[in-house]
Amino acid sequence: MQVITGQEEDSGYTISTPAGTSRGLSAADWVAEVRRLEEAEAPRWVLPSVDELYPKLIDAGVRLARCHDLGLAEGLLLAYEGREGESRSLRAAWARARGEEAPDDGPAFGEAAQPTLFSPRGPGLPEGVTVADAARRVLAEQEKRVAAVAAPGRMRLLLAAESASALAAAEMSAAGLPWRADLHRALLETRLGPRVPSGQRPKALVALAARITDAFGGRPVNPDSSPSVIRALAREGIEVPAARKYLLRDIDHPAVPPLLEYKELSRLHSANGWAWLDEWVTDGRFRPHYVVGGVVSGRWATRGGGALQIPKVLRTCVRADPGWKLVVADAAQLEPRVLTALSGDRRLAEVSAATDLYARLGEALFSGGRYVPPPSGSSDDRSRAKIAMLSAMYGGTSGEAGPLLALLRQRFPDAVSYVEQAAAAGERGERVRSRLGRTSPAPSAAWRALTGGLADDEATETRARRASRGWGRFTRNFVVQASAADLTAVLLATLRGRLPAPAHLVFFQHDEVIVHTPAELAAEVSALIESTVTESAQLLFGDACPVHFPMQAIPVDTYADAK
DNA sequence: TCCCTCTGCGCC
DNA sequence: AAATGGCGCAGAGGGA
Repeated sequence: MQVITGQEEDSGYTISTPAGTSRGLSAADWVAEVRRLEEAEAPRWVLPSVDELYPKLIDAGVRLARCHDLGLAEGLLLAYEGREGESRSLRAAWARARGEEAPDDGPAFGEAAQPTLFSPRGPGLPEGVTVADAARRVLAEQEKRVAAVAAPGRMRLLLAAESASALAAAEMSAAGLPWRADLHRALLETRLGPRVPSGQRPKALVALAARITDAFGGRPVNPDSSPSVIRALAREGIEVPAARKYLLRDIDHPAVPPLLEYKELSRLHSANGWAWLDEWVTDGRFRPHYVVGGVVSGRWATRGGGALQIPKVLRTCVRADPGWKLVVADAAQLEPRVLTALSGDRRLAEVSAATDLYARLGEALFSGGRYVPPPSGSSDDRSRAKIAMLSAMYGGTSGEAGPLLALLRQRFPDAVSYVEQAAAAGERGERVRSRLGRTSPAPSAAWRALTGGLADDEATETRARRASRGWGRFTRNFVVQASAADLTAVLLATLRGRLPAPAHLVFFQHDEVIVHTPAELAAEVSALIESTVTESAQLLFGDACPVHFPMQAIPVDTYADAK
């Protein structure tokens, strides 16, 4: 059974089942009715926006098993159809479904993501049109549009996985990542000194700034200001184009060591200091807000808290509750494996049998001994193999990448030509798609103007060429990154339905999940994750796909122990 | 004062 | 000759 629910602009909530529609429900009545229906029938819920509605249900203790998120589906379908600039609001989708011109009332794809992309609020539906009516109409239209794509089965899988991912995201935000604020505070105090009011430099930073100034002969230098650092070095006869860490590292000057230490500690203070703790950690949990599909490639983004960049030094603060474990599972070298599966490169599939793909690839590429690395080149076969593969996926050509990529192309032509065709399509301004149908956006009008015409001078020609190559690098990477996002969406969707209660997902980041589980279930959870990734890959690439997708799940007490 | 861009760095 | 993809966030600094 299918049940539509949503929030009407001022008149409360609505629930529409085949038996009839209830409107104007209070929040409490709505929650009760959703709970009743979920327990009785576990229907497929159709929601304008999981992100907007589901947290309220979770707060009330209600979990939904299955749903269809109209807004996420609308975004994916619009992108597929090459209309990603159009609004994804319910009102706009409803208008389009009726063949009317849609109001331009929402953020376009790729623009700053608003908290809700598919809110029934904002410019609302016309008088007399209910959320249920509009949702039903949009859903029917979406089903038609799915049937019209080249591979409808894959698109259906994508929409289901994306919707379930949205449920998982809301559940993870609600549960939160176990975070020991006491350990975090102790770490800050050890490294920075006692807490200071915001806007002030902690003791350790004050001392380092003084050492930096001394090393520059007593003339004040602000280590927070790159122009100031660059000028100070120039006065010492050292020319640097920027004050970046990797540029400073090799400079022999007494100011450099304290400068590097300052940068590291200053980062800790400003990005994950006391203010961060105050804002993001409550009751021993870090609760970021995930934005499902917030990145054009389908990767997730987060809003606030920088959840996708938890620094390594702070992972020791991520600890399981007493009697519980964190099962940390990381898909090893996900993107090269996805490329292997996408391209059907059989020889690379053999390489993928190894858990350490790059090590095996190194053997495959260099065992003949014919490759002569340049003097300044990478140190060993494994790192050379990694550079070759990353260059294929990112379009890199600097340093050693060119010859290494040539070697990779020679040995694994199917895999390399797959990304090179995607790059060529991008250079022509065409769109590319992921395995399940996520579609790259069209390049901007400015890009078309620059690359489309005949250049009348060399400088323009060069700019056009550069823009074209740049977009090619984007589409080259898109096919891999977006297909990896397909795979992890299916993985999350499957996993959330299978975890043995009370084990639950608490974190997801690109190719990594963390499950918080009672210790006695940790082994079961680990095995479940490992088998689920294999199944998810089969759903994407077919049962006969020979590519191995290892996902080692490790039960630990602290995240820091996972690697 | 506010707003914007740039720089730099954390993560995958 | 060289050009690697995707993000979020904070602080500096410039312009309005």
